[in-house]
Amino acid sequence: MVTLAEVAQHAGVSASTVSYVLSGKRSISAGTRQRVERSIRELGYHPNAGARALASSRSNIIALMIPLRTDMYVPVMMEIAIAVATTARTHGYDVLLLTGEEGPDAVRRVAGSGLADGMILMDVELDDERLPLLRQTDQPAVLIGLPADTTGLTCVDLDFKATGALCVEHLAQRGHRDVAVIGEAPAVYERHTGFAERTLDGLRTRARELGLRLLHRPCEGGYDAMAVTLARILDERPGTTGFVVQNESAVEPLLALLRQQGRAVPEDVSVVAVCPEQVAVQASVRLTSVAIPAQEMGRRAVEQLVDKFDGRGGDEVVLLAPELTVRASSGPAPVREP
Amino acid sequence: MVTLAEVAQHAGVSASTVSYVLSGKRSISAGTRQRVERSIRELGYHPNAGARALASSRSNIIALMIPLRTDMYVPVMMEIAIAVATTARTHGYDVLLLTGEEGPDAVRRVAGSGLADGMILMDVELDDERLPLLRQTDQPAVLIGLPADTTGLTCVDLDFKATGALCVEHLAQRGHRDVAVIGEAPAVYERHTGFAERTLDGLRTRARELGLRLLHRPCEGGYDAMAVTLARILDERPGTTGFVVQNESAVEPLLALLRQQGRAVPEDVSVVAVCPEQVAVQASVRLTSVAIPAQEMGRRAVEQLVDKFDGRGGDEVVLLAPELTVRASSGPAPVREP
DNA sequence: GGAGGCTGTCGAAGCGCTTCGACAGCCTAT
DNA sequence: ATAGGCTGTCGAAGCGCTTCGACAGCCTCC
Repeated sequence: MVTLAEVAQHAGVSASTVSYVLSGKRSISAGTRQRVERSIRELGYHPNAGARALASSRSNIIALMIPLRTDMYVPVMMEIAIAVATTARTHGYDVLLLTGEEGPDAVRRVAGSGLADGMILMDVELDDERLPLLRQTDQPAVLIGLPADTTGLTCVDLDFKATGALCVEHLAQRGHRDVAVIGEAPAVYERHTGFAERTLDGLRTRARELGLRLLHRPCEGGYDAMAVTLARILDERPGTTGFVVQNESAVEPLLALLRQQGRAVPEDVSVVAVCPEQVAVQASVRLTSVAIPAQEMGRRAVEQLVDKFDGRGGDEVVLLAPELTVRASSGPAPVREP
Repeated sequence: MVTLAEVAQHAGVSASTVSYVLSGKRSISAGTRQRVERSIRELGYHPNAGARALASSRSNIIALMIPLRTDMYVPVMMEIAIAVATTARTHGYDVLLLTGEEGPDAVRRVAGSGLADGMILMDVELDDERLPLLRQTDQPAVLIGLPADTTGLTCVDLDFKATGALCVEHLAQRGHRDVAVIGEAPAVYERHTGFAERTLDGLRTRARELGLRLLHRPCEGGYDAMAVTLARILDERPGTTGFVVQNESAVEPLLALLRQQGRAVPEDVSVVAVCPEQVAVQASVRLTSVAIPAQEMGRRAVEQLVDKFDGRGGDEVVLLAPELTVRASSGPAPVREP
């Protein structure tokens, strides 16, 4: 293992000079710099991460806490995680992957050990038990998601309330009066995951304003669960012509079931989904949808965090504006039979 | 930030004693141990990761390289990643998330900087460019996947060749003579990803042995691509009654298309999938499938790596035996019209 | 009753890096 | 010509931990 000292000797300078060449924190003459850089290359030197962290109290690592449950919005999580990792690298950081399993203890451990310089939390609940700790340790952190109380916190998220409103508006504009919402799995609501409740809030508020009738039903993913849920909905509100689907693993089952029942999309019923772009495009009917900008969220979270490290920017809540893309799954409501 | 020295002072012992209490590398009297442990708790002490890494040359971190592309087998990747992270924690390790983006440089960087004690590589290609480096730096590593040349490497993977054979056998047993394979996207084969080719190998070899006619077609995920692929297959081999699907994002489209064309599953055609359990169960027809044991793979990879750290176990290739679960999507071949 | 062996604890020497203060040498302004 | 200010480099002091050798005290065994 090559050390700083060896590079210094090879280049005929002192260790501190090499360090300054690396960090750029003091001016170095062009000649010296070149000699040092050459030695670094020739010896294949890589600074030792531990020594660096110890001396500088900075690990250049960002911790990312992802939810343990793999039962929902997996592609979104993955996309965020990858965006976080790649963005972090462009800023010189690596990413430490923590699963929700440890819960609040992970926050304590990371903050206490200096393992990471800061953390990004995903899957934040409205009243998340990690938040008190976060505030108390004043560990730099960014949340992806929105808790009930955001004071002293930095958050990045899609504006799910506006997303809900947008879906309703789209259907209302096309003349739909009876809309059903296929929500996330019941467990998601029980955990008070912010995005689910905020979407619902947006849907309901706007539906009321526009005079639509709205029926919300949570739904596990998969074909069987969707079949049950759909049957119940159509039983209760036979006149339903608009669907808003939030659970991406319910999308394809819903389309299949509608087809099976002879309800054509978009002629008889319209479907609007809240899902990643890819799901919308690859579905059996190209879906009118509000995209979940997973990459953008991951990227922004890292940038906010890096800004904090550098003393720039304070606590802030960034809500990304939703965008609805019209595709083949939505159209005008069928003319009502008198 | 509480330090070892402070704990030592608080407990009235020397720093080294505290260190030995923590590591258990020397015997400590019960009384002393208790006093130290109490001080640790009371002061809320967490060892500093950097200092520890520097002094011991062990970071207690495992690097996990995941593929950058999010276009394929996402749930599998995610499940593996989470299994790796949780298993690693039970062994006292944290996981550093590296994306494929950096390529071989990441190997160099991690090995050179002592950032991680070892690494787990996913999405290994048959002739992966990271392998020479791995052998050369003799960084402890475990591959999830199987390259062409495994000398000096430790690998964990599903036995995809046996998987392919198993699928063919299942269909052959039920009297199917013409089988079509819906493969992964063309790009996957172009990159010479091991698992895709090995599955194909297994399929072909066994089909030849059993006298089946086998048609293999790569296929992008999604409905449109599947429609084109299916049309071509049925055009070329109208008598096809058995399908093996490897690309999980082609599963649901295939089922929808078959339904649409009036081909009943499993009465007219049988479908066998290679996919995670969850996909098989949630599909619109419960799928006969060979499960991809993602969790098991992640867990095993970590355990192999930890064994290496501790000087146990050498290079080894662990191939997990595939298991085929019969569900509702496969049955006897229809009686041929004379 | 002394040799020898354990057990439990301590002190000190680093691990490889960053960073602070010092200062040599030179340039500019008086 | 001299004071003062830059620039570029160096030496040394840690950062918080692990680990090695030393050794005090005690027990055991002939």
